[in-house]
Amino acid sequence: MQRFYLTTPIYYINAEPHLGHAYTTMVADAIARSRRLLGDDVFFLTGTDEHGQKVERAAQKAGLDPHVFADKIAGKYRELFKALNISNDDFIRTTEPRHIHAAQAIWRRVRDRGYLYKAPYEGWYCTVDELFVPEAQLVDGRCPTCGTAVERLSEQSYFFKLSAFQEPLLDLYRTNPGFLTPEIRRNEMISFVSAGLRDLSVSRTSFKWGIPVPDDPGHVMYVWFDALTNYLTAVGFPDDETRFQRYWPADVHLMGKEIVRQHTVYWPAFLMAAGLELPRRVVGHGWWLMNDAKMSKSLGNVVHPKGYTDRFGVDALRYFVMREMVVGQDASFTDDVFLTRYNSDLANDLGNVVSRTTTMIQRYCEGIVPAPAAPEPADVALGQRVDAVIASATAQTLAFDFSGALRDVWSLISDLNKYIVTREPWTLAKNPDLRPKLDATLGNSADILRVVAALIEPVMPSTSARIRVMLGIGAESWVGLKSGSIPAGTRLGTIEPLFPRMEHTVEELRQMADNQPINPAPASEAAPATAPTEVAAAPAVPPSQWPMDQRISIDDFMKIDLRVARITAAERVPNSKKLMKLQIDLGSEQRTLVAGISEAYEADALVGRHVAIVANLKPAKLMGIESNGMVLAASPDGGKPLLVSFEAPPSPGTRVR
RNA sequence: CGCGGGGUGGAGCAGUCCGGUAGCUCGUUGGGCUCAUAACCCAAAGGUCGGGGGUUCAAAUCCCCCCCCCGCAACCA
Repeated sequence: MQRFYLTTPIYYINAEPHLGHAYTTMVADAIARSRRLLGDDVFFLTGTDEHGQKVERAAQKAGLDPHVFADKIAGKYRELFKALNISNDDFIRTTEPRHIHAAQAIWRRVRDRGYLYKAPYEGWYCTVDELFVPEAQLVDGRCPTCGTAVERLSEQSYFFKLSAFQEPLLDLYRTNPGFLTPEIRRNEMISFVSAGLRDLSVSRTSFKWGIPVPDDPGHVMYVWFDALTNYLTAVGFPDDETRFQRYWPADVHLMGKEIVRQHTVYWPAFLMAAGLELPRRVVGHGWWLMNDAKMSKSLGNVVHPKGYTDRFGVDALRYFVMREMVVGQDASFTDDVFLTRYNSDLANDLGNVVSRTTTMIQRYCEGIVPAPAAPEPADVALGQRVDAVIASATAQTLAFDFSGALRDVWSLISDLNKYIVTREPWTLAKNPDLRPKLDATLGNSADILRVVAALIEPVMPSTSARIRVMLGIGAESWVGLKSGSIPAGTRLGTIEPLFPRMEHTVEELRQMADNQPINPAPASEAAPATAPTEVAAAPAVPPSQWPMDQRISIDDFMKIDLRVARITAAERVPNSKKLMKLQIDLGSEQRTLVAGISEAYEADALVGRHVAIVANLKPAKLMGIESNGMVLAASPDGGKPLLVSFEAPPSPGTRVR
């Protein structure tokens, strides 16, 4: 029996779970289930990452003790995973004593082996991403990735000698190409590491919500040092030697591509420094794009899994994401594609073929499943086909190509439909002499359904079980799975539609998805403790939906000094894609101003034009040019800006209201 | 020369590593069947595989050049 240790990342509890978290976990679950079907000794770990300044602050704002806050959000993840039928063997939380103990143990180990040192650290720190942002990358004093204002931090910090591991890491990638997949991520990491590694600051004194650094109580561990260690904690590090020996190193760390670096640079380096074995494989999957845009709260296009599982069942969601996304690539989640897949693959193909087969067995065979048989060459060929699909679908599943595996299974379903139509059991049933052929046909059909149930089990465990109940058979492993071996003479269970057709229009669907709370939260559950920053920032909120209490007064509006300006000169900013440098006439004064309109307008065509500008905006430097004001333009999503203009040219400097 | 991804019938994609009949799903049109969830089956229409050049008996696939689209960042005050 082979052991198989599989992890998802532990999810950071600053936000409520969405499709991204759900996806990673569903894929991991399918992997875990497939290994169990082979008889492996599987340990499947997921959990939550609960330390860090951001959590500390969010808890504060919610008026909660960080522990209570953490319990709450961790509970939401647990709930979601339960709803998604996730078969994890453990759910770790970084605030648990076992983890604090393990993180401190590995800290000591790394320290005692000489890979930690103390030094002053000063820099710009982004509390959202939990990292220092190099000065050069700041965007107007804001974090380039998340846009939050950074803070100046200066403190004593422990540093991890990451720089010592540049060559060992490159060796690892080169000698063990399977360590990181897909290949594109591997190439990225090779170039990242080749560019040089700087030592990593791994402790903080600026906040308290973290694991105390051993023997230096003023410091808490930097979140990644703390978080990554969870993979060791869960398998018994450092005290349970036997268990640790059994499961470490991990066979697969699965995650989204955004945290591949932490898992393939920091993590192996930490482990090398501690003298521990490295994980065997890191897999970075792609992102779900929502209507072709990255999911984000400010765009308001976050997919909440619950809406879909409630309406269509867990397995419909599991099927959709596994079928639609090739692990490693990005994929698009759209309601009409979801609906099409549901109706065509699940209702019309799988659901319907189960329905027609069982109905005929009920009607023509008194509900007793006949033995499979091969009276004709076509039956033999079909059996061979089934065995071929078993071979390819299981192989693809084990290679994490769920999409390919499902494609294969569905082609088998299609073959079964063809087989049934060719044999016409309803015609055979009219002639008692053809009874053996009828029995063979329905027996073979039932046998294929049995195989389908087995092959889809990792992805659709409850559908698999429901098919088996209908066929009156039990679960079976993948070991020795082959065609023609359905037990004869079993009695059908209750026949029920697996996936009723959904005739909802896409619009209805979208509404359902938007109004996410299907089961309103009980009153006892206080307001969700999400970070409160997202509320106002959203230009994507439909204007009609601005809550009254967030609307501004006329006085607020009057603070903005809008003026008519005449463009007197325009030139593109060299080396810039979007920026146009404009000289404008405001009547009483001339100004220089920079606008991001080069993609839509030619410089020459702008001269002489009258535009509306914000005249009392603080100056800002763009590509080294000081801009004194902002030109108003419509900014369609993904489209080019359109300048606001006037019916007739007003005189420059006129107030706009 | 910023990094990356992509351009294949109406839509979405596979095939590209390792050249050899251009494939899948949805959609469209026509037909068949009546066991089944108006499902299923068959057939048809529809592609100069972004463009040009090269290598080769043979190029969607390999090499060179170019064009276009999409993310991200630099720069949308």
